[in-house]
Amino acid sequence: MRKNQIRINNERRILAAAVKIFAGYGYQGATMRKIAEEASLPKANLHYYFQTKEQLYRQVLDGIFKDWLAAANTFDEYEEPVEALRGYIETKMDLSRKRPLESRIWAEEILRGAPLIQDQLEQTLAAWLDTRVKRITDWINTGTIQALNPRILMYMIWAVTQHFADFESQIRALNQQQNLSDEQFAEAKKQVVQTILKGIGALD
Amino acid sequence: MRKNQIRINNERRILAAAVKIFAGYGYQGATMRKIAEEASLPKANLHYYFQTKEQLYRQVLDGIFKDWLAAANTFDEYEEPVEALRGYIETKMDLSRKRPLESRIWAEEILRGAPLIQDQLEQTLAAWLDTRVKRITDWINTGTIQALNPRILMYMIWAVTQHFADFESQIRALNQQQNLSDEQFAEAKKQVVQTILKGIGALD
DNA sequence: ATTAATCTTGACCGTTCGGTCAGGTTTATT
DNA sequence: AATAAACCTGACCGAACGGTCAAGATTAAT
Repeated sequence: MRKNQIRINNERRILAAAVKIFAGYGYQGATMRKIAEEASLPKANLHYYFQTKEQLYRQVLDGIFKDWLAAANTFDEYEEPVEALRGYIETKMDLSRKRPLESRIWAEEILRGAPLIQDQLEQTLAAWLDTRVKRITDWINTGTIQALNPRILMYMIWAVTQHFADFESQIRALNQQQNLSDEQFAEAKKQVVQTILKGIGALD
Repeated sequence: MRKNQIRINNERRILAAAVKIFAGYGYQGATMRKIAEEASLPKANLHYYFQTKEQLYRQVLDGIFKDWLAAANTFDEYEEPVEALRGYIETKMDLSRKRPLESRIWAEEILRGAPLIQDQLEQTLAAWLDTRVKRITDWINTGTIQALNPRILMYMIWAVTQHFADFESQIRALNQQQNLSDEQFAEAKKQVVQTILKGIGALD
């Protein structure tokens, strides 16, 4: 039973507007009026497709989480730590570059204590992390990388890669008020990969 | 001309309450009513000491920035990269552990595009960073650490150290719903130092 | 003891918020 | 062509927001 095209189009428009406004103002700072204006629709129309602000926000979060999981799967494309971690870090960096708004919405949700996504964190994300911890542990046991706590390694990767989206305004202020150019970002990506891989003894 | 003791006490109480509420709800989500309740004072009394919500928020941010600068100076306590960076990273980690609320307020401000602290970032923070970039460049030129972009190194350090405060709720969800114990945090601190120092070729 | 300065507070105000709804319009179905 | 379903929207609502204010209470200065 496929949805009507009108519904598909309008839901997409509203969700796109919601991403911009939620990212720019935060959940509380975002208003249905601003989102409606951004989507060029009357406010009452938003409530026709999404009953409440919280429901709209939840759908935005769901979309972000799906993107995140898709990117996360690149972790499994290679067997060896150098290739697997390089691929994962680069994918996460690219995601930060291409979808900074989504990263910021996610970050704010975590910052506020993850009131709406706690279940997803404790279940889906925790399960995802557990299996990757096992893979990293195997690498350690075979001596491919040095002994370390795999969870802390993952936290470091998440922290660094997402920082380029979440703290973009700070980086811009420290870069002559200019966002990182493509060349600068490519350099950052390369250095992040290099530092982490070398830092865990996977290089040299 | 010292201030009256009543004023000193009440300003301190209000600022402490404001830190809690701003960290927990964000700037827009925080209300003067909640802050007043947290401080056990009538709302009108808050406006007697701080004329507007924005002024109160600015003073909170100023306090955080001062703490940040104080911690930042540990970067200069040692001559050699291993000691200087280890000291700085450990100080930043300790700050995340002891003052997570302040870290989150700062993070949210940056996330929202740093509307109130852009000047401080572009001036004070940029100047601080410039001088440290020079020091790191010296280390590179003398071959003490490998060639890299010093700014990106600093971004990585900030990202990782602050992550333990800003993403505390995510880490807790991935740690059997328990905050990191002192032992776990000590392990994380050690591993962060080790990975970064080794990653830039300052160890081995 | 008197005066001035500072502090305290309940009640109130205009504005904006998320959300509702009735009634009209457009689109899909037969 | 007729009916049903889906869509659209201006006007409106109660609640909560930041902020104000006048009048009283307390503290400091003389």
